[in-house]
Amino acid sequence: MTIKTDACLNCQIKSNVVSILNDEELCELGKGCLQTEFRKGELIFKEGTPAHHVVYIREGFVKLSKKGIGEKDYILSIHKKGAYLALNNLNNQRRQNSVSATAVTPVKVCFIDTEVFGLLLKKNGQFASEVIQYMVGDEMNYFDRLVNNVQQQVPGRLANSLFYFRDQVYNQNPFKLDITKQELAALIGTSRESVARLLKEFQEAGIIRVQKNTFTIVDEQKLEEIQRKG
Amino acid sequence: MTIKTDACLNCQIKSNVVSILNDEELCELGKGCLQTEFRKGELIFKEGTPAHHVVYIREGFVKLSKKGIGEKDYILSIHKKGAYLALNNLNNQRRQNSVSATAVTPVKVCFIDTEVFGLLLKKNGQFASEVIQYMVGDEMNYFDRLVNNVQQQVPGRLANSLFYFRDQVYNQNPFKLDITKQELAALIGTSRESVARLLKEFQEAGIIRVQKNTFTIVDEQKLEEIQRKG
DNA sequence: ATCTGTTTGTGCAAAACATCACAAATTACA
DNA sequence: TGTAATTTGTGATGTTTTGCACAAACAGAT
Repeated sequence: MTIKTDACLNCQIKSNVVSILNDEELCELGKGCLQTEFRKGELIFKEGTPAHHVVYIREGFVKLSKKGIGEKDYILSIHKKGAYLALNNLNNQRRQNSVSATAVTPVKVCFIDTEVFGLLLKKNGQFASEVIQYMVGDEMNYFDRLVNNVQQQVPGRLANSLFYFRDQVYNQNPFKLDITKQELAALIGTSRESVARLLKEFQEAGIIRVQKNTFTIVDEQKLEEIQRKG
Repeated sequence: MTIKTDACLNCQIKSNVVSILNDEELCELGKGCLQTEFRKGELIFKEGTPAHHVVYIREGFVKLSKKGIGEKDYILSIHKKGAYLALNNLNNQRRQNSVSATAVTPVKVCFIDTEVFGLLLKKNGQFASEVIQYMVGDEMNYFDRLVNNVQQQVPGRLANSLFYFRDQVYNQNPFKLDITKQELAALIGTSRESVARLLKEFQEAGIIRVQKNTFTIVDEQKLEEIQRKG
């Protein structure tokens, strides 16, 4: 974990959201902003700990997870460059991380002080509006996936997750999964054994190809079928 | 379904969120605001239809649901007086209801035009900030429940839902459930038969008492136990 | 009050999944 | 490069949960 302080003003990888801000406001944001790097596997923030920051991903992939029954983790989502994490820490009541964030690749993030961020929101409605846009977009992403995970069975969920990685996370078809199959199981809420068996089935049916951690969706039709049937 | 137009300015049941607005702004809001009443069982808005409104619940209980596999609905949540629904319609990209809302009791709501609402957000950062506060609070409510539903087994989920109704929805202990047991099953993502069987078990174990649609949590300890064990 | 459609309870068989155990493969790192 | 720790695959077994069928209870409307 390496720390680097830098003004947001000169930041070359600004998010869309903050592109609304003028120089003065960017300077303000910069005062409450801290650039940090994490190695693969490092914990960025932990569920339950006090939280004074919103996190912006500049580079890399991050998983969000939550402790469940019997120390078993559930993985909520994988986020990439351009995502804001821990926005719920903007809540004045309960400033406590509700999830854990872990780097699944080398990662660069900005920690942005919630005070500073909150003040900017109040001052600049345009900015706040952009943040709201971002939030509702993000929420919709989550929602369908979570709902599907509740009411579909394991094969359907696995199909979902494969499309999720292709379309939402990596945006490419043969994609290299940055998480282990065990974590994939935690993402769809099942056991690693079930994942192993199903992936084998899918391969034998010619639906996907798996080499090491590289996945290829071959027969999109059939995978959609599985998704629909649950 | 009855329609009543009224200025938000004189509204006696304003939400916390809009308490920030001054008279001028309230008038503006009023222009894009329409009061409507629904009878029990009536559809307020439907998943997939175009959406130009945010909905505020003035009175009554509303369920949000989503079509799943094979016409089976999944119920996301029950909302009450003071809640905002369909905030994700503030998204400029995809103005389409992502869920259906149905009155489970007689209900009074305001339909607020998203244009008007959106302009106020941009103009008034304080207001936008309140809305963000509301959104993150709401999100946290959802989240834990959804996650638990994914990774717990049916008894645990049922326990969750009982606490959910007592603590989040009705805020009283013997509470009268406004939804059928079938819908309860849809809320925890299981079959109505499983719900029937488990409720019987819980009663026989002296954990709850069920008379008609009135539930009483008797042995909180044991119910928590079940919740923890999954 | 009666009729009709919906909701609910329950037994049984079948399906879906988890868990355990252990071996093989892969990865991390000294 | 070699060694230890982690991850992965697979069979056998047991539990959980669903789905079907049918009867009883209930609610709403005329």
